[in-house]
Amino acid sequence: MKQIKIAIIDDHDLFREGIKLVLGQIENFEVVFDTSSGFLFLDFLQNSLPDVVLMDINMPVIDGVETTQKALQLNADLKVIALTMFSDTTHYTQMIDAGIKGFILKKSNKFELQQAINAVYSGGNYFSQEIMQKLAFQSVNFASALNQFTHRELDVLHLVCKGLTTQEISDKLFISVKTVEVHRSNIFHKTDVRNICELIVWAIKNNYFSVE
Amino acid sequence: MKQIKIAIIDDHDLFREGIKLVLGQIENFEVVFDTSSGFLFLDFLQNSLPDVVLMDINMPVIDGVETTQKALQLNADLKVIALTMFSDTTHYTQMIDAGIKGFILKKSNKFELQQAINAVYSGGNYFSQEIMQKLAFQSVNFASALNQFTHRELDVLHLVCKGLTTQEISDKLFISVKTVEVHRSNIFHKTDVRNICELIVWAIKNNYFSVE
DNA sequence: TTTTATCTAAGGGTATACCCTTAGAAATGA
DNA sequence: TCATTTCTAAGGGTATACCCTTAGATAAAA
Repeated sequence: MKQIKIAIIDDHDLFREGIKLVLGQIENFEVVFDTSSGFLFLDFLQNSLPDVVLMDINMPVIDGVETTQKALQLNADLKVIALTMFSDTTHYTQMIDAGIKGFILKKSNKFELQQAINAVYSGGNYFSQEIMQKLAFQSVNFASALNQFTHRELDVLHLVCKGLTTQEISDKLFISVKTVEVHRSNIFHKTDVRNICELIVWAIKNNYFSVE
Repeated sequence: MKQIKIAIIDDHDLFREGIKLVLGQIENFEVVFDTSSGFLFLDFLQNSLPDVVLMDINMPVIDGVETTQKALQLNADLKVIALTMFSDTTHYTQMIDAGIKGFILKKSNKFELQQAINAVYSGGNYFSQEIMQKLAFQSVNFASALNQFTHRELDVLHLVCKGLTTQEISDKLFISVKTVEVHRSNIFHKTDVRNICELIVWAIKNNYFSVE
């Protein structure tokens, strides 16, 4: 039976060491590379080709999305499984766009991980139950609003969330205060919120804005 | 050399399995119990006494803070090290109040974990560098605000963040609109924000409010 | 006992948010 | 060519946010 060569990219040393040992226990799995840095992984790809890549999404300097995009530019056949700690919905679509083959939560167990690696290695996909549910749930009140915002509304929405007043937004976008009010009012109707406070919470919930 | 008996409480199965293997590699360390549930750990404590406890903070149902509090009620000598994945500042003070002996990030490495366990087992403390820095850094613009909120201000802050208007907050707390205004104004001065929008963002950033 | 902190509430003011309508200009698409 | 969408902007209104000050009641700490 052929060994499946696995690379792990995760900036959490303990988790990486742990998962390495977990995977080492499974026969025909072999961790050939592990690193905390997206850059070092891209270097590694210059000379090597792992069968499956486990990629943390939330990393400093160069995150999982960017690392995956660059890695797939180097080798389009690369099979990447995204790992995420909490149910971070922000990057789901980005990672899927980037071309990952699977998506599992770090709180999943050894067997799910094994299943995911085997599925992806065989040319399939693996998306964990929790994530599919979350995506499905989101699409109800999320996708309906998505694409409904005009460009200008998105501009205004973003500035509103940053705490700018109508006057400040008007100055920044070089449009009248009245125009800003119109955009804001249209956003209210589309999102079904009553005031800016609710809008900010809505925007954060629906990943139109991040406090980080 | 006496074996150090370690218990691990973490709802992330993969991480727990991994850390178990990591600790198993270190001589005189022995993982005697591991679970994803705070309740099951409290049950375990009825009949057993581990030397050191590794406790995840962010857990569903019963979190690390509550589990630690209840565990220390059962046995005040218990040595608990808190584990946190990201730099979650919310529960630092709560955990320290609860009586933990150490605090390390999950992204720290095997050696730091080993050091922490040995330090705590020998009756000392261990707080990782990153956390001390974070606490020190925060104390400039955060700890000054922390504990400066009065009970009523916290009530108002929470309702403001939920999008309630001054009138609605007044109705909910059975106080005058003018009183709510006073509290809100005091919060503004303490947090150095100009309006509710900035306050909401501030509250989320500083973990006084969560959109989840 | 005196001081301090907290909660309460008011008067009286300005600024901004929020809501309605109408409407022209420009671009897009049938 | 005509209809639709988007961006722009205004008039004119009410409601709410926001900012001062002052001040009584209460409870805890010095």
